[in-house]
Amino acid sequence: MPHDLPKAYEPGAIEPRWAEYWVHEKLFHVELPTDPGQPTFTVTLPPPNVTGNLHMGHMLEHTEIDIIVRWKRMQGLRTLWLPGTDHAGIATQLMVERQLAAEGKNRRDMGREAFIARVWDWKQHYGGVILQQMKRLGASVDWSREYFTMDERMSRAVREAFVRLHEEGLIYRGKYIVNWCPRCVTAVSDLEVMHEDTPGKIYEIRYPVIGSKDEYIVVATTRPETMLGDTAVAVNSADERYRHLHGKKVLLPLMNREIPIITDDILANPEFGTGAVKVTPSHDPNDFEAGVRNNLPQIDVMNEVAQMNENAGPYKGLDRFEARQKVLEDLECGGFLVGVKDYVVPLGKCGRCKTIVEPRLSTQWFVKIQPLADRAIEVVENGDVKFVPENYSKTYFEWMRNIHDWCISRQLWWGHRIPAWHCKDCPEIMVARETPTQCTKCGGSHLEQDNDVLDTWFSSGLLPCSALGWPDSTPDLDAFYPTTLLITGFDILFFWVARMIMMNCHFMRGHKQGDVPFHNVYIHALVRDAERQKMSKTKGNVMDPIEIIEQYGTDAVRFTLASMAAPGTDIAFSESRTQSYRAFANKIWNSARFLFMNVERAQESGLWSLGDFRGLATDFNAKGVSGFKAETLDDRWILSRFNRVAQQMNEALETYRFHEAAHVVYHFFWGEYCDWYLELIKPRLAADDREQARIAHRNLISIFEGALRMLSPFMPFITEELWHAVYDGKPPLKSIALAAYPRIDPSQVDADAETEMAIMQDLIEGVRNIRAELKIEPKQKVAIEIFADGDMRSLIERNRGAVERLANVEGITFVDSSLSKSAGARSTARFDVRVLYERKMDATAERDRLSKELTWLTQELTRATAQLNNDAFLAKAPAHVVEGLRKRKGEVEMLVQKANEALGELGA
RNA sequence: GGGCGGUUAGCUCAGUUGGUUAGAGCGCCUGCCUUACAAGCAGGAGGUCGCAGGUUCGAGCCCUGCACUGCCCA
Repeated sequence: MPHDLPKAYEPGAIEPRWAEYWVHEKLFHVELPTDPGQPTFTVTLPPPNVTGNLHMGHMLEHTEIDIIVRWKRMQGLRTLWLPGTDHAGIATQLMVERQLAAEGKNRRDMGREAFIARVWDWKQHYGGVILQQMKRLGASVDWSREYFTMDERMSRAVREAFVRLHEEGLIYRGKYIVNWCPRCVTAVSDLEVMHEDTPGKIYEIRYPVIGSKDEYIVVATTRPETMLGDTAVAVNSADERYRHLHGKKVLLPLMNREIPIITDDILANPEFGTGAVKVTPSHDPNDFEAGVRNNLPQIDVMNEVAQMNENAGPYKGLDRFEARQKVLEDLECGGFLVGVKDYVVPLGKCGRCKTIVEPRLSTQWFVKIQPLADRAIEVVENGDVKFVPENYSKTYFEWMRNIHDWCISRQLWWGHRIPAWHCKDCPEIMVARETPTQCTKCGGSHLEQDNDVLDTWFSSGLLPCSALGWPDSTPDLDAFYPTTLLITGFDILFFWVARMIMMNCHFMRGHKQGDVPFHNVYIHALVRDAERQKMSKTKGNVMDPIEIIEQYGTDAVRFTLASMAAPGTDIAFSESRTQSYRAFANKIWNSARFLFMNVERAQESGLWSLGDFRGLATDFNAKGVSGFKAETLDDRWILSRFNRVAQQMNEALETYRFHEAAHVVYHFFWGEYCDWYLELIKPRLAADDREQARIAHRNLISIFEGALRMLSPFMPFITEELWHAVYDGKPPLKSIALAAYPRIDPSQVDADAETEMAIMQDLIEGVRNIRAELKIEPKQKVAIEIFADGDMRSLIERNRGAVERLANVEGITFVDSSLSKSAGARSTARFDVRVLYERKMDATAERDRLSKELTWLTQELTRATAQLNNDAFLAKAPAHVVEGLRKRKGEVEMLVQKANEALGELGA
């Protein structure tokens, strides 16, 4: 492989190539285990809607999953990331209906079959955009296992689940109040209703009491049009104001219907309003319950699109809001309207189309949820399923413990049709796995399948077991169930996560590896814009990840998201961060250019060949760095740092601290490897001593190659490209993604080297600082004097070259007395250093600097002294803290003295 | 109404069980095209950790109250 890399990193030139390579080579296809001992790691992709396009939320989710999955794979686990898409009932149907509307058609004219065929058509053409985009992003999923929730086998799972639940008495059909969207013309679940506090009015209406002159009961309502369906007025039995009216009736205004005054202590609260409430069993869930308790008739006054029906008398045909106006006018005319007040109404809107939902009495299918919820609570309580951040378990419990039966039928065409058949000859309804031909009750053959389809979440709730082959006992199910981890957003915690736990625990009960669908749930954050605003189409602040990627490269975008992904904190996506991570990629790129430049030179002179390099990439039991010979302080230091960083990476990823891992690897690569190690090793690469030069080359490559592996889960593209180059195009594995993730070798950690290196860095930075203040030309070499004790002296002696090179120094002299009084000097606790230069420092600036430092040091000294004189501190604080403070106090005392001397010299 | 979270540098955010000098990126200022990198290098400025109390030898971190702010549920 040619190593003449372009000077600037061009992600666009390499990313599509690798993305394609990974898919083409089936790199992430997982074979079934032959060795049952090998641990598996399985993640289900939250299936994107077929209707969707990739947005920043997906990008974050997929980045996080991919990082974890790549990391686990590199740790040698049998790692499966299972992709698929969701048929998304309402959303998809809407999409196709819109398309039809543009052609002047509608689904009712087409008929059900033709419409569904059309949706499939649409799905083939436009569906799965997100999965295509995921390929471009390099998501390391197993494409051979891709599913679609309407696939034949997934449909079979859905049907099986429905029938079983029905057999167990956990699915029932009945007429209840449900949330109804008059625009979508279907029931929607509680979760799909968005509550919004909206300024509105509350109307007070008086209902004349029959058989009593001038007596009224005043009721209040925010929805006056529903009074047309009132079948009672309720008061609290303890309410003295109405005691004399018990058993009497009122005349419902406008409808002139006599309705009873009933006592219902649940519905009527004496503290609230007049204490009397109208009861409309067909249009309010609480009234519905009251109606059942009190045997009231149910009068439905609206049709399926929320227009008034024949039960609404003269209001028939009006839309519900027109009817409201008309009812109010008529009440006013009749003198029934006694008050109108401002009121904040918690309006429920359809989550899909924002239409105000209508509580509607209708026949629907329900899941009796409590038995499923009980187990779902238990598995989180006992830790079989853990949430991160842990706080979400609280939210989960809260919802689970107040759960309502789940309305699973939808009046849509696109979805899993309910496997129930109605006999036309008798009232029998048959629920069956296979389409029945005969009524089991009357023997009739006029059967019609239920018109409704299932809530989309009913099928996705079966994931992951259904995606692994349930209800069959497949090898996949054996090998990969329960899955290990789920990474998803909090917005579908109830919709999906909770339901997966309930349904999987139910159907997988008794599974040899446990019933829960996954053991860990990591809830990721929301991606906001740079101003912390939620991204939304209406605000126009949505960012297209693909556009950003084209601009900065996938790796940079991934790294941006990872570096900001602190658990539990929303991400304010800022492009300036992405820019800086593109710069990071460029830095890596150029450090590679430097390396290859040297390697090529070495190859030409026969000193070294890339073919000789064999790292630890294929050894999953290896620790630390191989082929590394720590000759010098910088060798010992970088080796130690590499090992520590490897450990930090593994620890951070283990707890989903993506931001920390990103920061650690960034700092290591740029701030340590590039800024220091690379600079320090330069002379050794060109050393006359061929053996030394060879070692330097090998060390450099070893660290670089290891660092690539360390970084790879975050930046898979650039690391893949450079890793292949490191092996001269003949890598030991098809991909860095299959190589081993670095692990700490404690024997390669060298605390002394790290301390010594820190001192050398201090010294070099000190000299650079003085040079800057003396405004010495960067190219100008200077001589320095150093005052230090014997150990320090010998350390500096040994690393004299580093100081000379990195601080541009020529000539180091050791002196026997403090330099604090000298001009152009810096004092630290370990050494004084002085730059010999004729130009004077800016005395005023120097004085300012020193006074500031002195103030600060004096404060610290006062604090430290007070603490060390405090017996309680000495008695209670741990020894290492006391010892540390004592040592620090000594240093500060010395620094104070030196600063004072320097100030004195300046003539303060 | 119930519940959860946030408030740390100009901006966006870290800060793991309380412990010696609170960090990063961007932005800002100064100087450099130093043969890997100007998407770079070197140096620098910038914070009474929302406010008020409390616990503790010790608080950005624990407790109480307040202010502002975001989200979820009903």
